[in-house]
Amino acid sequence: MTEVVFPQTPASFRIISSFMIVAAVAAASPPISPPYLNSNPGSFRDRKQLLFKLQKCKSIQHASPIHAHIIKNGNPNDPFILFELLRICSRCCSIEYASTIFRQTPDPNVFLYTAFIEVLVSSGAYSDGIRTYFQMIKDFILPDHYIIPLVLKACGSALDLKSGEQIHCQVMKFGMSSDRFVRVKLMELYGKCGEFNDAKKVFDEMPQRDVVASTVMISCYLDHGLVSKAIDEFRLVSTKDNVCWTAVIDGLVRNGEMNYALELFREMQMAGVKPNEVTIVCLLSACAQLGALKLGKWVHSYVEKYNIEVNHIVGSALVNMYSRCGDIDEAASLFEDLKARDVTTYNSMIVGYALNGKSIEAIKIFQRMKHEGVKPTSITFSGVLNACSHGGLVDIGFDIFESMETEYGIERRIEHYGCMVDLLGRIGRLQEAYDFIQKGNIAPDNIIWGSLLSASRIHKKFELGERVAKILLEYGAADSGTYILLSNVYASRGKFKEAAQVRAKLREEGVQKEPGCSSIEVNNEIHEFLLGDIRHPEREAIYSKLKELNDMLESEDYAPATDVISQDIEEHEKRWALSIHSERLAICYGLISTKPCTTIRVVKNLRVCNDCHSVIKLISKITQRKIVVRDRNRFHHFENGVCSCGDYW
DNA sequence: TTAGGGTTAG
Repeated sequence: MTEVVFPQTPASFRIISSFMIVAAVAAASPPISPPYLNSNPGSFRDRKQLLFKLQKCKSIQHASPIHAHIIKNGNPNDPFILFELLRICSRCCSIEYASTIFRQTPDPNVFLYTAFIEVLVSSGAYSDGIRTYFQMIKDFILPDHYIIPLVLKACGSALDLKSGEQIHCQVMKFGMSSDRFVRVKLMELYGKCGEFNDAKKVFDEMPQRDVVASTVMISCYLDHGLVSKAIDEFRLVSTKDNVCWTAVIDGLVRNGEMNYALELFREMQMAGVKPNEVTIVCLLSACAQLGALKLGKWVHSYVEKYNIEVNHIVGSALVNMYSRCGDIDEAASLFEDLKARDVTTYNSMIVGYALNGKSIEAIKIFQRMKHEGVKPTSITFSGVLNACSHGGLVDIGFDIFESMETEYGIERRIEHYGCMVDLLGRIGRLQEAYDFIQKGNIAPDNIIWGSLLSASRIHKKFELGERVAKILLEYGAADSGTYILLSNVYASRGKFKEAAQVRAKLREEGVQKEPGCSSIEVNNEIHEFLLGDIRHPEREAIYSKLKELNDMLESEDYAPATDVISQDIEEHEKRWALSIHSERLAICYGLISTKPCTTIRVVKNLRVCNDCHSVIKLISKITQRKIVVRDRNRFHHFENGVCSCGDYW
């Protein structure tokens, strides 16, 4: 290791010593000896060489011996050298090292302010970045075209509209309004703060629009759900590059416009624009949300064919796509083959196993992650506790729940408490679940109470169910799903009047009931079905198949669970109301439009009801088809009359 | 001699 020798001059000692400490600490591992220590100190050639070496540094460890050498032999306050050092800090998000350098710089110029603010902004310390900028103004240093966009970016990220507006005034005062970079960041600031009119005004006043500015404007709209405005703007862009295409595809996915996003991807290819890895991640996210396995596989083959780098983000997106499309074996095999794995990749795999009811596998991955020294996050625990819940693994679940704070120092959040309530509820330990909620350190929300309500209904503990229901109503925080559950609890006990009252309350309070919707991918297209949907072009064949199945179910000794229908209507009407649930229509379409023996995959936005669950089990037996249904909470793999969830979901 | 913009997973 380079020996650190402190200089003899007392006046320079204070500054140099603090640099030396930081440099020495950072240099501790691994030791790298600069090969130029014997060169002539302070010469022009030496300085140029130093700057060149610093520009190539990728870590503080590499830079600190050079820094130590500069302090010992050269001029430690050389602004060009300091600038390069701060740039390295920026690349490594090292605020501490950068702050020491900046604090000790006697009169930082605008370049050094820029470089230091860049370190702060790239590390997410936006407010510190903004404060530093205003300090610079206070010190009578004029801002330039570089520092303004940077600090505007900080204002946008911190949603600090007030500071942003102040800087906008300075932009006008200093005559920087025509700068493209400044304008783009002003738009971004206003867009992020929801001030579309101001963003649009800046955009419209641009002397020449370019693709970058248009992309920002489009993203502003899409971030706030203004899809048609975004598309209008997108159509006006004459030369769209892959970032612009990706931004609009991603925005459509985020706004739930999946088919539209896929349509635009096709259009992008027709236009001859090659997607990058960000485009791929957005597409995989769309496929995962849709449960579109074939399309997802196609995107995967595209990645392989065009050698798109499978970094840890693309890797996680692929694992996520396969597991959310119900092909957990492919997800696992891909996970094993990945070259780059980080906490996110592990999380995707754990959450995937949990969703697919593979509890033991999820726990094994969690243990492997620990063994490999990857630090878990809050999401890791949501996944692994969920897996414990799905597998009825109470003791392991409680051990992991306890270890979150004691072993990992991760705060337990409401979703983790929810998993524990679900875990106890699932195996029928309802009173314990109730006590757990009561004595917990968090305020339970409607999801937690809803989970207990659902468990009460499944285990036929109606008294507890009613007690929980009353708590939910008192809170006044029940969502539509909770109201439906509550209404179902009453209906199950034959209390139709109360069930009707709950539904009336739901309407009175204007709680929007999310309509049940199921989708199925056939021939690379997503077909959606609502309750009793008759919009599909092949509706006649679908309903004919439904009738045929209903007749076959009669001979299977099937008793419809009409108790889930809370309306006081005739029995045959209840039977009909159940048989036209969206998932059954989607399955019927799958049966008539796919080859015999192939797996049918359906995605539903809500939980599958009891009756559909029983019926789908029977359909899998009658038709000898594997049927995979992803509902709001998890996967159900139906095969030969049995479901992987063990009839608890 | 010092530098800069838009799109990513759970």
